[in-house]
Amino acid sequence: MLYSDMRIILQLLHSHMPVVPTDALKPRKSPRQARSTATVTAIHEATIQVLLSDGMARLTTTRVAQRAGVSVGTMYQYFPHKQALLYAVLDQYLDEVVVAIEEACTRYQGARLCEMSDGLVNAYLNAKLRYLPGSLAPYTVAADLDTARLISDVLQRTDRAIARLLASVPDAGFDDIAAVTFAVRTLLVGTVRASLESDSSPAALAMLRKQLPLMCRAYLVAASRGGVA
Amino acid sequence: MLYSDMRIILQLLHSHMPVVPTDALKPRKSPRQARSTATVTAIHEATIQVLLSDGMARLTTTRVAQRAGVSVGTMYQYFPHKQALLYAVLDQYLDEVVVAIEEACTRYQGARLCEMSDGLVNAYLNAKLRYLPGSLAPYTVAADLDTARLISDVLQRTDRAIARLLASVPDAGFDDIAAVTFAVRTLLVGTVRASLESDSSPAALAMLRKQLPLMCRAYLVAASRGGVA
DNA sequence: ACCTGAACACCGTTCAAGT
DNA sequence: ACCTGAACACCGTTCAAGT
Repeated sequence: MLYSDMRIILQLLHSHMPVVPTDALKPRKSPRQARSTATVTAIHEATIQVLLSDGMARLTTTRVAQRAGVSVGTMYQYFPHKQALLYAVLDQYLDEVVVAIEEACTRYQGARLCEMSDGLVNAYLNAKLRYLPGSLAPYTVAADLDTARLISDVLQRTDRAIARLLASVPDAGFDDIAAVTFAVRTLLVGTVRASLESDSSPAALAMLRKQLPLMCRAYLVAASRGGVA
Repeated sequence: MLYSDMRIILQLLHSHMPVVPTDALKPRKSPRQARSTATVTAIHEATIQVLLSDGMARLTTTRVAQRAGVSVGTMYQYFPHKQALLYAVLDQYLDEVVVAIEEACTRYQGARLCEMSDGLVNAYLNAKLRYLPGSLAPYTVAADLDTARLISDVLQRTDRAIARLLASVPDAGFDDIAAVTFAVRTLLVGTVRASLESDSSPAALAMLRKQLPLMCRAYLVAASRGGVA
């Protein structure tokens, strides 16, 4: 088959991709007693441990259960399937990052263009690298899940915060705030990921920390109506 | 290398993320007769078909073999494991994209900053979107493989082409070409991926096509020594 | 030289039986 | 309520037997 045929096939079968509806990824039932609450957190932490020590490819349900000190059956009482384990971990991680972005956007509300650009970039970099410097674990986890809804929620919150920040800049105005918001968010998320995946050495991180603020500032200045005052 | 050696290596590598050494991902043996050449291409194309019609999660070895019209045993004669199937598909796809970048870098050799920036960005966008507009298939494939070496090779070729292009710009100079090359490459790869993953609708693609050239140009102007002549 | 497909090992998931 | 772990279905991989 030629690659040119792939487009048609792709469009015809576009709806096949989501394997598991997002709703089904949440914990199966809420714990009602102290004992089971401890079980749930133990499973949650065991997932993180196995993920970091053994890697995504060797993360099996029995291994997580063993690490958590429970049987597989117990695990399935609270998490409907393996994906739910990972979903919970990713959910928590993404929330931390989004909160960091929202806080930065609030802190730099009304700040001048260059200052707020650097503040936003550094806040994102710090959040991404705080606990897992150079770790690709979140990306490998996300790749195995149907994260459409989760990611969509996260991006909506992020975009709302960034748009409000951009609108508050005193020394610049933007004709199309939605487009600039999209560009800035894509720039942050994309470059950090691409950078980490290609090379997560300290030297590469240093490059990223130096060049990304430059990229963001330069773009914002170029995109602002009539340049910076 | 004998396959029995690989199994030992696999078990020795028990403690780290890369599950399979990249060398082992290539086809197991070269076909010596016309019949088996046809078999290999049939398997290769069947992998693409199953990937696009059923998605990564439902791509099984038996399904690919069935689609290719051969038995599983035959498949394993040419591809040492499932990952090798996907590796071959990804390898071909990435090569197409890299060639497109290299061609663009040659074409815009000696062109002025803005012209060459736009040329490079558009060449990358066209290559990524030519056959699979908005498709995430390459990313989902890559996520399941140990692609360290493959990606490393691709990035090396890309960086060499971009660095040569940057050095040839007549109306601007760069103090640290390596850093700017890293930044431009990361910007291209990262933003396109992040954009596609968040929203692959025509509207989002249009935004990307408009904002990415702006980002790249603005960054290059800002990074050039003493500004554009 | 190339192909076949039953057999094996392993993993995700369930459920009857326990406290 | 909560937990257990043998049992089941499915998938990646192999190998003795075929042409």
